[in-house]
Amino acid sequence: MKSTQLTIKDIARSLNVSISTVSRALKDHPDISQETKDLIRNYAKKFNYRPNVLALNLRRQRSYSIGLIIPAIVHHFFSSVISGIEELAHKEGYNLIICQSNENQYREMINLQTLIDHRVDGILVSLSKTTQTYEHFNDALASGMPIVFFDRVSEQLEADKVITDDYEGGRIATEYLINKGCKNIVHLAAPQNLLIGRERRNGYCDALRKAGIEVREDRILKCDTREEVQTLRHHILNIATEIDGIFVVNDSTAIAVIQVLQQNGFRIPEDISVIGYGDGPNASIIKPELTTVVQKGYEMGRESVKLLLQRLNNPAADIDFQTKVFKPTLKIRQSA
Amino acid sequence: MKSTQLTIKDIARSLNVSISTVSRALKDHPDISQETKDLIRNYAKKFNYRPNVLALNLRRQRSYSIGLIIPAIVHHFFSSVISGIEELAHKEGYNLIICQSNENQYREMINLQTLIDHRVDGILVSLSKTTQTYEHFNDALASGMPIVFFDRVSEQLEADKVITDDYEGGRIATEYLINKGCKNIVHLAAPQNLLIGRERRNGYCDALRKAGIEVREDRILKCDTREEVQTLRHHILNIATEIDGIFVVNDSTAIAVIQVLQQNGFRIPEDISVIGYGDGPNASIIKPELTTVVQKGYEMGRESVKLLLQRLNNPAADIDFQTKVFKPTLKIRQSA
DNA sequence: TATTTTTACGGAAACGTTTTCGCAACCGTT
DNA sequence: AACGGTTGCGAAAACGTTTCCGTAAAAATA
Repeated sequence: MKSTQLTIKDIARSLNVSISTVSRALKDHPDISQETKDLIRNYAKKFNYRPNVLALNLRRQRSYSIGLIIPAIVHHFFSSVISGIEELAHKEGYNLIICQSNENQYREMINLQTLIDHRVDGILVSLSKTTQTYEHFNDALASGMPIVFFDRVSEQLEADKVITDDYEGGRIATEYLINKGCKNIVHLAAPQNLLIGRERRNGYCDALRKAGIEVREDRILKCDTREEVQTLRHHILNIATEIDGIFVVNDSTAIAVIQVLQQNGFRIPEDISVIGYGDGPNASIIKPELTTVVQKGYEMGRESVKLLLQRLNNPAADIDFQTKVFKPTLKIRQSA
Repeated sequence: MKSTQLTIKDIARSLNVSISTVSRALKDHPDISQETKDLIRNYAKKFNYRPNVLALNLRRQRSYSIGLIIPAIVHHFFSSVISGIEELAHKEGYNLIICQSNENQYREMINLQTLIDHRVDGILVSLSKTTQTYEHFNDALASGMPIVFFDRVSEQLEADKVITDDYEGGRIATEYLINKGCKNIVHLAAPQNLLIGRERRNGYCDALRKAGIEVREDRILKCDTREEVQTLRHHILNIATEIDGIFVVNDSTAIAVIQVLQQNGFRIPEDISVIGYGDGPNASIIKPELTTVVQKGYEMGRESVKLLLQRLNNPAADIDFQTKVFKPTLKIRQSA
């Protein structure tokens, strides 16, 4: 926009009225007569006046935008969350500033500072895998910045949260395997500093115990990416002969495992049943189609914005922190 | 941020210097003595002074942010583009405001206006499928807003562009099928108002002609989503017996086609070879693994930002519009 | 007619910066 | 002793709004 935009001041000068009159006319203030209003509004429309948001933001000391810190955009779950967030945020007149942490705590801290500097009205966060300390967020919260955490949250943070009941997810997946007759079930787990990692694991463990099956530490492997499946390839194949079920912490890892097993002559689900987590589009592409825990990204995104909006619209602020929990369900296909 | 932030004015008052001195000290202006600088900077650091970006933006009449209008976030190609954009933009000190058009021209126009209102420094756009007129963009361009179009572009827009050579993509895919011995090749095409739709189709047609194969209009179907595959299911199965190859405009549609064909007893690639477009993660999950044209989303995102930055850093602005073309390659797997 | 109330508008401060201009005080030269 | 240059800082305008306060004229009331 080189050709400098029309301002309220220009209109005032052209129409021989004061700046305040123009401002009020445009917002339909009762103090202005109908004819003056018409005059000004017609002029504004004719010359396509658009208020300068930069000035507005400074004036009202807020930006009408919300920030998002997300580990990585290129994962179906996260991109569907973003989609839900964008949808509702824009509808409510906020725009969205996106930062990705790339699973890096330092980047996450930079992102947070950037967003604060930009005076976003609120922030949505899903924690990075490497985040071990939470002071940065606690400081921001203490200073009054509304923050809603979603999916990857921490108990060390008192704030609004939107999660799926990951314990339940781990439990129903494992119970399903048990009911199918599996006795030796491996869990490929997320890092245990992540609450979702611990919860899913706990759900898995409790389901085993409840069924009277011993929980063996050597049946729980930290493995939550395709790459790690390759790294652990030999180990996985070694134990493959002794097991009959695997509960994997996400779909793409589950798919990688299935592929490795199939390449080595194991039949899914006849020899080994596999359950994933997420229910992304890949789940129905792999053969056998993947049985998996469904996680509603789009809805979680919307719900996060809703919670945030609730704070923004009630700056009175003594509402208790809320945690919105989505109940996971099992999408049964063929792999288990 | 309720507890109102420290300002330059506060510092000035506390230290008994003028506002201008504080401002200059913080930016290391030579007019200020070293001791005054130290005094002020230490104070600023101690009390964690952070410049108010809202005020800065108003002052410099720009927002140091770039806007993105994208048809949908939840597609692997687009989300990888976003990832590339975010990466470079943040590194260069810009932040990213994301709007999705949901393949809707009206939404696209609203998005554009929003971004202009926010005085973004530049805009990145991939056109929606339904966009038929381009005045909104041409107006913005005429007013001096730097815009870079990527992937989904139009010849009716004179601006910087980042594309893959889609004609070439269509050509190499089709030629590969021909070389494999296919004689009856169907093309599942994107909407023809999209340049990428026409280009891929033209590449397909020319490859056929060059091989002396007749181009038949009834062998070209508008079909570029999973849903459309279901709609056209019967038609596809009807012609399936007469054909031996399909060139599909994107991966997910290709995968849907493969699934439909397989369910009805056709063997891929023995009976019918299939080639997709995009090379997303799904391509190596489907069995047979999908042969497909690779499209580098992340790199295209980065390149778009580069082009935009080039404009922003040379507001002199008489650089000719550039079009950066990525050469597509064929990733050969099993489906063809 | 005199007084109060209402109507319709203008002036100016404020939001937090940057930057132009001006000006003392000091320095070194002649 | 007078002059020109430098050093170090402050005042104030500007960016485009909103809004508090004030006020003249018109209308309503007494």
